[in-house]
Amino acid sequence: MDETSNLSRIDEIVAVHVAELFRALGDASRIQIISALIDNEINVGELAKIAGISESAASHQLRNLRQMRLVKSRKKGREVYYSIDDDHITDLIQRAIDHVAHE
Amino acid sequence: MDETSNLSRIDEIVAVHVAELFRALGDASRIQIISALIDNEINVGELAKIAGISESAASHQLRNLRQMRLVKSRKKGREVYYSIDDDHITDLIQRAIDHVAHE
DNA sequence: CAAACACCTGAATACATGTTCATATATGCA
DNA sequence: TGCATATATGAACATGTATTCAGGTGTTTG
Repeated sequence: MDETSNLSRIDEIVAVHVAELFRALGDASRIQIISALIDNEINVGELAKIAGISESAASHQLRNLRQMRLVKSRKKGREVYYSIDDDHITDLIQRAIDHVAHE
Repeated sequence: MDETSNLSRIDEIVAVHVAELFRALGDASRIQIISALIDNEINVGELAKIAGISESAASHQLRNLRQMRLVKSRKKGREVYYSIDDDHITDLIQRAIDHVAHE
C-alpha cells in the first residue's frame, strides 16, 4: 500500500541469513578459533588452548562452525584437524579486526 | 611456556571487540534497519515498519546500534531520524549479503 | 586386550538477548 | 492549555546460547 520510497530494503529472508552469519561470528572464542585457523590446520585440543576454553566447549563451538560451513574437519589418527572452509569469512574477519584495531 | 607455533593468534581483547561488533549485526531486524539506512536517513516509525517490529522494539534496537556507534540520530521536530554512523559497517554488510546471496 | 588419549555428545545450568507492556518525555497543533 | 503524535525507557517475560559435567565412541600403544 504505502509506496513512498524505493529504498535498499533487503529481503527479510536474506536479512535472516546475514544475521545468522554474523551471529556465528559473534563470540570471542569462535573469533579466536577462526582467526587461528586462517592459513593453519589445527586440532581440537590446541584450538581449545588458543581460545582458552575446555576441549568439550571447543568441540561444541566447532560443531556450530561446521554446521554453518565456516570450518571443515579432517580426521588424522585420533586427532581431528580443523581448517577454514569458507574463505570469504577470512576476509570479513580481517576487516572487522582492522576496523576494531584503529579506533 | 609452550612455544610451538607462531600462529596468527589475535589478542583476546581484540577478539572480544570483534565478536561484539559481529553480535551487534547478528539480528535480522537490525540488519534490515541498517541496510535500509544505507544512503538514507529514516525515522523510527518507518524503520519499525521496515523491520516488521513495534516502534518500541525498534527504539530498543536503535539504542543498541547507537551505543555501538553504528548509527547516529538527529532530532527533527518530534521525529528522530537515524543514519549510518560507521561507513565500514556498510561494507561488512554488503559483503555478507553478497556471500549469502550467491550460494 | 586393557589403558590412555582425543574427541564428541546430551542434559543441565547460568546468563544474554529481543520483545512486549505500561509509562514517561517532548514536540506540534487546535 | 489540552490533546495527539513520536520516541524513549524500565521491568517482566520468553527464548537463545555458552559452558560444564558425565558419560560415550573410536584410536593408538604397551
